[in-house]
Amino acid sequence: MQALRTYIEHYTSSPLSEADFALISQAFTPKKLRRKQYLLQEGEVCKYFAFVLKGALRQYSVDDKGVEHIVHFAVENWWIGDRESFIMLTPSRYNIDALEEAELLLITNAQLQGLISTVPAIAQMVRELDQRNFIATQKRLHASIGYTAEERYAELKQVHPEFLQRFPQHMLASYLGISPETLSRVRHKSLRQ
Amino acid sequence: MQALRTYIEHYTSSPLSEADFALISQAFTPKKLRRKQYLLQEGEVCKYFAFVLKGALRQYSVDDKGVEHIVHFAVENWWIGDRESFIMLTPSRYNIDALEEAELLLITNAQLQGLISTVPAIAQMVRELDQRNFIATQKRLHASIGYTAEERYAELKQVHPEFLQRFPQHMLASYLGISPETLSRVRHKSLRQ
DNA sequence: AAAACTTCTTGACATTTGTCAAGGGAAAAG
DNA sequence: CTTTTCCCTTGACAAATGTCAAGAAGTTTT
Repeated sequence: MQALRTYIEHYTSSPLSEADFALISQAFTPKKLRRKQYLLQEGEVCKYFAFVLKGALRQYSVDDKGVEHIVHFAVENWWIGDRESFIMLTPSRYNIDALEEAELLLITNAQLQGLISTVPAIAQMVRELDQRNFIATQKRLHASIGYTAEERYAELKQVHPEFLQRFPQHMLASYLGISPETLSRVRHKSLRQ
Repeated sequence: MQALRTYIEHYTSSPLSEADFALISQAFTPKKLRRKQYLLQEGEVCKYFAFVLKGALRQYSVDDKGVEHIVHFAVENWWIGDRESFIMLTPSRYNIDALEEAELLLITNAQLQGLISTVPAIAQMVRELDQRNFIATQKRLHASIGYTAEERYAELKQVHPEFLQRFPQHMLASYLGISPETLSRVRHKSLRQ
């Protein structure tokens, strides 16, 4: 829970009052996940958004051919959840599961809306988070539209070098939107140059 | 200006007070653009976010080879601007220009932040807008990672059929991240099937 | 320790998409 | 009205990426 407090204060650049922190603490529910355990399965409504205290998760869809397409990874101090389903209460097209043992803090949309309206620091954090999120997603979109597989891998290596160590290559390939074989060849090629 | 009022009330599902509307009116500056006129050029800081009353604009980057990559179109009742540059005050990598004669309402970040803290309806609108925006961008990302050129065109046709009429094909191709020739062939193919 | 999975690599080949070049027709500019 | 520019299409070919199949380590499970 201390991790979350530090995280929020990081956004607001001023310490949280004890009263606010108490409100925040009450809103979140701790949850542990084992490796491969689902936080969300396709077809369910995403009832919780999760803050990651420990471990790693992925969000992905499965197409008609059974191929997984990873749209998001989350590690320590990241958030994960299907925004669309969370907000609109529609069934999700995504699965979210743990790649490693994970410890999470869960919050429902109702509780989050409550916090937003009672704790200004949270409102600000959510706004900034949304903005960063949007910028990051737009950058990825831009990359995936304008760059080759090789350039996208190079960008990933630069922006999230820790991912390369932490996740299996075929998942990075899925995240980049290329086949595992192509990624393997791109890496092989980049070693020589 | 009435269009903006209707637009905001659409989000908040309750009428704006005259006082609030007066505040909002003051914050925005009207601006007209001719066809091909820039609202933003690469290297500049994006000082204004624009609400489109009339006309159409595009946001795009230009790569080393001089190829344009369109990341966003905006028509009536849409917003356009480079969020990253607008928020962080960094030089933008994008250009924004008018595809048709356009009438806009401009707002600076300082003015927008002011409105957000004084007019709750605006705060809510911005929050919802950010969410929708994020969801839409994530969908596009998902499509561009997981689908073929053909499937992405089909999706565009379904989600924004008006774009197909309004924008030249080579710009739609750029928006989809494929070459104009490939789009031409995809369309030809889909006629027969 | 053995068995069963998972992960990564590599080769051969197929498919998709891009590039270059040319031409025709529509729209805008003069 | 004529000229110029823009836009779309098509063909031939090249490049990038995907698919399938096999095998070698490495991990996890039993």
